[in-house]
Amino acid sequence: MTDHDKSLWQDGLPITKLSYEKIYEIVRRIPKGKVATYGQIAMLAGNERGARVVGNALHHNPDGEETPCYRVVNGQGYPSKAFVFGGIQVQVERLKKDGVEFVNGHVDMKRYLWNPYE
DNA sequence: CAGTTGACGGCCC
DNA sequence: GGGGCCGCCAACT
Repeated sequence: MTDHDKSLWQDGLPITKLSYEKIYEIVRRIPKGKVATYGQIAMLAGNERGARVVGNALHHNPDGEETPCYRVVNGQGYPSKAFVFGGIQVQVERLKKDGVEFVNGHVDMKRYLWNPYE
């Protein structure tokens, strides 16, 4: 975070230039047994409107072990259809292995959404 | 330098 | 709940 980043504002919202590296850094903080949303990652990275950029970053994720991108789902708790490491089924299995439960094909967000401030 | 491209999200039927 | 539209933004042509 540079001083220049902090000075950027738009429509009353503080925005930070997103970068794939910054996004990976946040994703690596998601604890086992929890999930985060794209918008949430974007917000933590400093630009709550950058959800789409988060998706792009994870799509280019170079390492599925170091960066647990399978712990990121959309705002409704559904896993991404274009998960690169084996597809949506693999993503679901890895989450279940983490202890995350699914209801009607989506994550029970009330119970498993990561709270980065706790 | 001007498009294009999405692992998105909010809003509106 | 579900589908369509549109605004969003960094990376890549």
